[in-house]
Amino acid sequence: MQAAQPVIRIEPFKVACSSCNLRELCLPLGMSNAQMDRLDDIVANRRALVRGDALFRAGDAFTSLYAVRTGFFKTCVSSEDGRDQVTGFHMAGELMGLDGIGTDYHTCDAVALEDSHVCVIPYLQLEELSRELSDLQHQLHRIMSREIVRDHGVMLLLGSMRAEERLAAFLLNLTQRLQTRGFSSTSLILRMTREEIGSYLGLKLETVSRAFSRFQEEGVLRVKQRQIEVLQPEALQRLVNGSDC
Amino acid sequence: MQAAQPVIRIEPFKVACSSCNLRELCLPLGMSNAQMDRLDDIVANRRALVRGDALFRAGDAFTSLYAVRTGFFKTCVSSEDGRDQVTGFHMAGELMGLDGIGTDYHTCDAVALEDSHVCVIPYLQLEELSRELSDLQHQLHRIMSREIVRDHGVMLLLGSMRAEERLAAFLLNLTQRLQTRGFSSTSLILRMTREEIGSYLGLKLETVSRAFSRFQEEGVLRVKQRQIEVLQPEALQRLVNGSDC
DNA sequence: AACCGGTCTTGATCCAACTCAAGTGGGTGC
DNA sequence: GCACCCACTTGAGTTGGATCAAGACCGGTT
Repeated sequence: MQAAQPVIRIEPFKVACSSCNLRELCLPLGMSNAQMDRLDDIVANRRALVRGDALFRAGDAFTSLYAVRTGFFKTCVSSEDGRDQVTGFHMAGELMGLDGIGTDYHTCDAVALEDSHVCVIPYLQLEELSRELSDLQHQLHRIMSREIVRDHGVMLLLGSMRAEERLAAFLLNLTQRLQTRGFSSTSLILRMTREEIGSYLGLKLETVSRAFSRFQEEGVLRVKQRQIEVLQPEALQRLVNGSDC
Repeated sequence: MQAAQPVIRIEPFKVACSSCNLRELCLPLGMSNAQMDRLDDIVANRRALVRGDALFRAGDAFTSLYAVRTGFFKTCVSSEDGRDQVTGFHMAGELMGLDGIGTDYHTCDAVALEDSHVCVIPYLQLEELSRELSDLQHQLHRIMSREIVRDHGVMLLLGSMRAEERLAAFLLNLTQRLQTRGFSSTSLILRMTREEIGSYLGLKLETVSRAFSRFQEEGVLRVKQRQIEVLQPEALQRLVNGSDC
């Protein structure tokens, strides 16, 4: 992705929070430059992952939160038996690892779906700093709260929507988040397999595939493998809003 | 809501955190008596609800968190169309209202399923105090994190379990939480309807009813309306662990 | 260029849960 | 004591998504 390989490969992508283009999406939101510098002091460490790498796994000791700088992740939980559930997809500016705070170890896996970079935020230092900086404290709380609200939305989806409605909601959510990050809201490349989408949506991969085909037949999407064009966003919206009732 | 009652009736059930029998389950966990007294200063207000009352509704301004002192609640979200999803059931010692932090208004309804009492915890004061008391800060974070982990567990349930497995997981969860509070782990009275259970589990009420009947036939439960006896907890556990695979 | 593995599509069949419908039981108010 | 309502149970028929299976596509490798 990034060419320019200088000799010192330690922090090839070190970027201060205050000059990071994600600061309005990420933990520093609402903080002054002076405050961001304090945050920068503790976010000294970055980590690069290649596709397929696990950032952490269920059972790993919890030490840090991670902010996605570039790339794309999934998080998934599994029960004792083989059951597996993708609990979320995470893109630039989003925080991962919140699951570990409650138990001091992680309860889910976080896996890079493409080559990625994350900022490592040592948790104890973050707690300490957020006692000093109320803006930081507040933003951390907001992020955790929004994660809870997001999860409630997924429950609603899993508990009460039919297959095509789920896929529509998923696509709308993705395009909205991409748009927030300055990407097109009508053209996107999926970073995950049909099976991973299915796991997230509580469906089998065949069902996801059929729903994609159906949307294509109806002219709602153009689907070419993982390349998706949204031709009729309103149609997706209508499905989610359950206009058929 | 609170209509200027006579002077005496303000705190009919005021109990200091430090002498509350729920302190080991609730926000004060891990705090010293002196710290709890500080918390008590801001948790000055209690609220009584009768069955069916809403503690808050989606859209209400967010001002406070609420700790259940006695009684039982459900929280539920609904989408623009009529879709409705119970996102959780809440009993003594549990915190409600975390959904409001991220947006300054509530995103779900909290409704009392029996006559209940809650402690009102003004949020801004809590944030302020938790900047001073790191134990309080940490406990608040743990509670939010556990809520996220709990939600992931529900997603796993909704995304990958079959009806009887869902009901088994639900019953085990309930009995475990009741046991933690000193109640029997084998005998319980459901405070919610079959429809509410179904909504939580992503099932229709008839399916819940059938699953109960089936468990009774198999000798796993004795079911008499909302009075449940768990005769074979291991059988429920086996179902959840998917021993049939 | 041919091969290979993983991913995706599509078809045919099956089944768990939904829907619709009828009937039961318990609690409440008159 | 009776009527009514709501919650629950149970049965019969339907269906959406799962399962099983075959084949297509695509990227990477030799």
